[in-house]
Amino acid sequence: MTTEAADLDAPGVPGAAGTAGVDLPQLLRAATLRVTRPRVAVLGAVHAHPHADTETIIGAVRTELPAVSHQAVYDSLHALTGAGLLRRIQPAGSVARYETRIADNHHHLVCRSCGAVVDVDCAIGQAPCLTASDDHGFVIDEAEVTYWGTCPACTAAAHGA
Amino acid sequence: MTTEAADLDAPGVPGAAGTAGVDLPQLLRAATLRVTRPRVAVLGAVHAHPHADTETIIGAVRTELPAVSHQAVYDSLHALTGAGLLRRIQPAGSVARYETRIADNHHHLVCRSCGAVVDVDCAIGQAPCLTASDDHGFVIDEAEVTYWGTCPACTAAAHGA
DNA sequence: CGCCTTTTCTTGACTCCTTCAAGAAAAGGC
DNA sequence: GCCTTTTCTTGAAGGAGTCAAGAAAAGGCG
Repeated sequence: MTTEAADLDAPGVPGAAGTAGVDLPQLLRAATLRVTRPRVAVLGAVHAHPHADTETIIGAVRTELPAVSHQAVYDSLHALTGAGLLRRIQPAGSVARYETRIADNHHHLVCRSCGAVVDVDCAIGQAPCLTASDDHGFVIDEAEVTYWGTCPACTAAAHGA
Repeated sequence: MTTEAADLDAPGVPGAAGTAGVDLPQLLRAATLRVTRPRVAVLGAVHAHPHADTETIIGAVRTELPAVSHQAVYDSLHALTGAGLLRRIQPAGSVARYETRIADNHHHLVCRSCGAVVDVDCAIGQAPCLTASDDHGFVIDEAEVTYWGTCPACTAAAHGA
């Protein structure tokens, strides 16, 4: 299996397309996670499709590994999320989505009409958004901001109708 | 049906227990919604159980109206939400929850461990939280802030273990 | 007060996302 | 190269929420 192991490491391999310059196996090793083809493909798919839902990720992974089960994708997403390599977001009324921008305190802008998600940098540095007016005794570790609205395409469509 | 209609209007009636002083039928009429017992009961249940999930609401409603179907509760929740009498929230990983505090720009503090939800007034007035650093062309109508952490009870349980 | 139209509720089935479980396969260390 | 641990495959199940058709109730009007 030496050949296959080499494939997993080699940058620029077909399976790593769309993640130019990012050494995915190294990311996995740095997180003390075993390097498997499903995990590399899942990580690459999320890098290539930010904010994608699980179905989209499964589809992207299967362009590289047609035989991967949906369960392997779910397991990989959980493992990667638990290790901090991915972040899971889930706007109300939506299925789970994943992204690779982590640890930079950015927020999300969601279209009520089509569900599109885009990143927004924190409006006011860091501190204000992360401080609640009254913590009710909770130990707060994150402040998540979701902006709701209508995206340009849906706004145009509504005006046209 | 005069007697029953009177029951719906009468304040202090058994069915209105737990909503002291709030004229629920009047709220419904003000929103141009028909006054039905399931709707009054649902509205009362959410008043009595802030942040309750649908299952809890169904249970509360059935203490007054044992025969109400879950579908009637779902329909009522949708109608009341659409009319602006209720607000639906759904923290990631949780089922839908409903509350009666509306139109006052408050936010939520959610326990990662037990899922408890408490209200938090907007930390910094209104404007800053409602303004994204870059709107990407979206028409933004709401900024929702969710603080994540651990509630006092779960913190104590973790330290004790 | 009673009829009629519109809206809402009941019943029952169904979809979708996600998780559970058991055994086969692969990764990584010695 | 072998062994242990972890991960993947296969197949099924769980639960929140939705859909559809007909019965029932609310509200307006005469």
